[in-house]
Amino acid sequence: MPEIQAPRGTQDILPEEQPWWDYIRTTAERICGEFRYLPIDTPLFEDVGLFKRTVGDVTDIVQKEMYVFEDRGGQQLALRPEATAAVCRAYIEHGMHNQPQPVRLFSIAPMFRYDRPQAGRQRQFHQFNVEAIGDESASVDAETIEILWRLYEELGLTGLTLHLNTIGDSACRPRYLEALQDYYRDKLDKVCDDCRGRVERNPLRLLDCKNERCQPVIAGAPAITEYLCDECAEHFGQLKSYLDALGIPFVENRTLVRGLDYYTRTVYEVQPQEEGGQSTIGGGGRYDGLIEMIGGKPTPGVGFATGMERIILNLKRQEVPLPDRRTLDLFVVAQSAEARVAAFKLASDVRKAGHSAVAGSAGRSFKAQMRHADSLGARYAAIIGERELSAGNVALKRLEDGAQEEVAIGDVATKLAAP
RNA sequence: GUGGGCGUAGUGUAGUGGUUAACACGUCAGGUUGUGGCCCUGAAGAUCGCGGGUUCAAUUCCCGUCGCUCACCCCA
Repeated sequence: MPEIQAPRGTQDILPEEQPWWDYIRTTAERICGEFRYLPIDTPLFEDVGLFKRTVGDVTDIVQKEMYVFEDRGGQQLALRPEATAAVCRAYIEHGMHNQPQPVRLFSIAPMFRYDRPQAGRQRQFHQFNVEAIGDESASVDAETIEILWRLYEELGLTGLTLHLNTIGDSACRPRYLEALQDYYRDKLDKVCDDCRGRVERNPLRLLDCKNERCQPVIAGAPAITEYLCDECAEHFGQLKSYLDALGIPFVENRTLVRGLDYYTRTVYEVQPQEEGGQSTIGGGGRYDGLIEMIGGKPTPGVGFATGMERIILNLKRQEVPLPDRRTLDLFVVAQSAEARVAAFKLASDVRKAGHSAVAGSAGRSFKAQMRHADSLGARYAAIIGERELSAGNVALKRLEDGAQEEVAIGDVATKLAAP
């Protein structure tokens, strides 16, 4: 082990891993293009208040997972733990309410949370993030869910379940939370320590407690659906019919809540079949109050985030084949010292013609260069020796079957283009 | 933040309280005259994660620490 290594919970994404990233990125960008979502990048760090106000002061993300630091000017900053708040900040800051609504945005970017790393969870991780800001209709909720669903589908992931729920809004949720608290107050002896604290602090989270002993209590708890105001109930109903129309299957899950405070109405998560704690690969929902929390005019929004590393984990688990691999068209072998310059120049010319080419390293033997060509997986080897050099030719060898022919040095690029 | 498993060359592994820590893959070099894959030979490459302790002696035993990993938790 070297003395200095990558910080805990971070990783180098090596060349052999890159095709996975490339695959997801290009697929996501293509789909976003179809839906006319435009790319946006925001800073890696923000004023710490942005996240405290939106994500929520009592959430784990803010309380114990945020990378907070003070810069030399005394400003309290935080490495962003999630994307939505920052995108909304940018929406306000750049007056995007003057654009046609909703403003449709996406990004693929690293996030930071100080957490114990394990499978599918690291301290620096990457999210594909989609936001539609400025439209409260349920069709926009459905549209973002469709993007997420299309992504998984086109990547080739199977066996996914979309869990859907609504958590009401500021009109109806308080009434529900009261009912929930009342229900729990005389059952404090039957629930776990965490839940005892949650009753007063964050009652919604009572519903998704995983503790075994809390399950019977959760099962008997009042359902939000009984308390929704007409608008929220209608919104939820509309969303479901949009999803039905799109043929996107979902499971209503009334215990689904999310760990960020800014959500209103729609919340959802996507789970793969494989069991395990870190199973959620994507999730999102509506956040109609968020922009107001950070000083903007009341503006609705919806969006989701999906974890790049978790997608890759599942692609590998499901043995989804990657499209094509990176190839090398030509390896140029210089048989003699005199041929090196010509070989080097040939590689350069071939590249300018749009092919990939590598010139054999000077000082290596002929045989070593041939071996190198083979191990790099080159399609062709161009051999330049005394004879070829004086004739202005190369010996062009197709490595797959060994077929070889003399080709004028200027014709190599066109030969490579031919099948 | 809590608990379990692990930590030996670039990678995957073996091994032992006591001389030069083993094997495979990979890398590099060779296998004579201008040709890769297979095969053969050779070389380089490990302060046995780090620190402390026990011991005449520790890579091997103990403790701590860091890291990896799995679960809890949290979430993407």
